[in-house]
Amino acid sequence: MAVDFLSHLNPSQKQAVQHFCGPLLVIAGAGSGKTRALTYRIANLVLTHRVDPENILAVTFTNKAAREMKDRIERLFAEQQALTEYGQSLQSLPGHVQTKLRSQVYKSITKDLWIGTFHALCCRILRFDIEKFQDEKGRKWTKSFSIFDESDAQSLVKDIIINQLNIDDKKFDPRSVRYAISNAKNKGLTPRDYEREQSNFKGKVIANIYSVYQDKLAENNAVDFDDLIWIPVQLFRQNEQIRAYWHKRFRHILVDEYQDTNRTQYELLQLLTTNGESARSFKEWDYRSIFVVGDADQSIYSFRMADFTILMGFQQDFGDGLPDDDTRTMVKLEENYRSTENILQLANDLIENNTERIDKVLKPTRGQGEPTFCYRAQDEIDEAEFVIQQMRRLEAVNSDLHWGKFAILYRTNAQSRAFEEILVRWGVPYKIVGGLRFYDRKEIKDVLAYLRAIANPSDSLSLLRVINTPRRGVGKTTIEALQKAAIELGTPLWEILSDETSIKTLAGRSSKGVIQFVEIIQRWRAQIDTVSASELVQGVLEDSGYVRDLKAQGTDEAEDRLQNVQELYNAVLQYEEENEDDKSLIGFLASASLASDLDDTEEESTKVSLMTLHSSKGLEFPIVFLVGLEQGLFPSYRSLDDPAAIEEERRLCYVGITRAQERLFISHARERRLYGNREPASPSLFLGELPRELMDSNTKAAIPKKFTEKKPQSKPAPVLQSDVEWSVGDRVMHSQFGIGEVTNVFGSGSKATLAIRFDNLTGMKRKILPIGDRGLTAID
DNA sequence: CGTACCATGCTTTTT
DNA sequence: GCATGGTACG
Repeated sequence: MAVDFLSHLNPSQKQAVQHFCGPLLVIAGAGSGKTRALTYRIANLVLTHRVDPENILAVTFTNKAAREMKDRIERLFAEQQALTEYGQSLQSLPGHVQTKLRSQVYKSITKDLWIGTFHALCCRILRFDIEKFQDEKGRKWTKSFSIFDESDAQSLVKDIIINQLNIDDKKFDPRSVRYAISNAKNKGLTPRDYEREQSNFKGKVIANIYSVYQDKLAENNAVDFDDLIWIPVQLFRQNEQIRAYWHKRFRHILVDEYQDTNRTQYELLQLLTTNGESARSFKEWDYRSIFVVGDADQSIYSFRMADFTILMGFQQDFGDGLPDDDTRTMVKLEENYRSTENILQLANDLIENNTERIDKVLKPTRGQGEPTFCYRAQDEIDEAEFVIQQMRRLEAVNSDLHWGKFAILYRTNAQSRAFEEILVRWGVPYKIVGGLRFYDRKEIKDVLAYLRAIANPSDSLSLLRVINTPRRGVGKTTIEALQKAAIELGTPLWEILSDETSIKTLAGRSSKGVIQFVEIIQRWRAQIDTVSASELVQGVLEDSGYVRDLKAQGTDEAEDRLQNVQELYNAVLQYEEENEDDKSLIGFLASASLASDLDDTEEESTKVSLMTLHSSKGLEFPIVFLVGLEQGLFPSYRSLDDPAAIEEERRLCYVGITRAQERLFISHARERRLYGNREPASPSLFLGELPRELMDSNTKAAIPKKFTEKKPQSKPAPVLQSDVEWSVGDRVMHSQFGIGEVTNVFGSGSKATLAIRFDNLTGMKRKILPIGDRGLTAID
């Protein structure tokens, strides 16, 4: 091998990367180079062991991680090619040669690797094989199936409870029923299995709702998120041939973040690895491997049915059962290359308080570093002020620090507000990572519903969403009549819609609108295989009048929506570019359903990052602020009386601490706004578990001066609003939304209203504000 | 049929 | 304190 992969690695990493056949559990502490171990091992399989890339399956936790892994593997191979073909490093070659090499590598290697999330990979499997599946009640799907998102699933459950079964939705809260169904699927229970497990009335009713829910999904030719994994598992259980095919196909399986897999995902892995034999007795390990990487201390998704005891049981299941020191099926990566020694000590001390774990410490490889500072704030506003003062101080002193190197991590999304307000006030650029997905915006869901209705004629939910969007005079009564007819005749809604005589009798005055709508869907459905996804999107946007309607509204909000719709079109184009082998509409719809908001956050940013602790997993920042360490907030009040839940919160805290490379700041407030009320708050349990000798705080005797002086000096002076005559083009400053420009003035005098475009807002960039809004000031 | 206003309940965390 | 969903009215 021309590139010496192994020279960059420590002995444990080397052992992991060189592993060829059989099971291996890699216990990878935070910052221990596990992504490197994974990518190098894949490269090593192909280069050294001549494994066909087609035979490799790698599971990641996010789409972003999948992209990055593919990218890193591609670079590794391109580097290798550069050395063998040109005798120099990739970097030193001219740009077009680099591109050429990378595209060669793509065609011959990376294209054939299956790398993605459980959901994306299973979705791909289903597109091959879902038509061979039939569930316990004979329910069936076709490969143009829709993927229902959480809100689709939620409203389906609600509809079943209220309309289908006439149950009191006070006694059966749709949300918790939906959660119960999801949990059943994640534990590998069919409606019948679930029914059998229930002893009381309530459980039996939920089992019935679960069964009807599956009926409805099948009727719509739709699956929910959990089904993407759950259906392949059922299919592999029942169909030996299909199972054998995929078993043979994926000779080498790699799984990242193994501690966050659930029972169903585990069963999938087991069926693929052993072809259904019990893992412990599986003997055919020649040219076959299961390589899982994880860290029980970073398991933070049990609310999603993730079960880290699966990781702890790996050695029992697949392994040789020998003690840790002798085993050949476990490797521990304990050297930490990310954080200073002080930070690691904090993390180690904290996690020691957990009882359920695999023994492991993070070993420092860097310097001691500075002590962590813990700030006790008066309230959440004071806390935010502390954070920004520290950031400004550090940024001013260190020339190599820019805003992109800071992160603020919190337990709940609602905590972001105080920080946003103050960041805006100081003009510090920031971005919120996670939060509202692009594909969850109303206008985007509308357009996707058109596309889903076209791709999947059974998808009544999508049809109903857009049958009167934009307004075609099809109202509630008409829709109810149509639905009723569909139920009585036992046919999909589309059958009724596409029958013109039925429509004329059923819809009366509204029939014109319905017929018009049906025509659009039919026209584009006829072209689904001949026209590209982007052409189809453009055509639908035009024919449906969706764009025309938004333009006609002429409001600022409508204009923002228009921009988002345009962006969706760009997303389709981008999809087509990135997926040359599958440019279909169905392919795009699947990728849209599986996209998360974390996926398109650029790594090299110059903005402060704000996110939940969950979103921060896998990331690192030179300077981290871990905020809101209060009982009831972090740990969450819902976990206070459950020791296992407290341990999970502690792991979450551990994840937060280990994101920091150079400096860590921790804060908590004495009181905090909750639902609009001020509530007193006490310090988090976790604060007491951190070693005091490695920390400074403002509650100790000596309070550094910089922490006592508050109120920014350069805060803009307030201006009396009634004195200002506003006109279009004026620049304004708002305490909450930041800097903006007036785009419209409605009315006059003291009652006037302004439309203002703010640069800092995400999504709806415009706000309509009364002229007397207290936060509003003029600039220049 | 569409809009405007009012009440409710809500905050864990997300592929 | 806010977003969502339901009801009443035009």
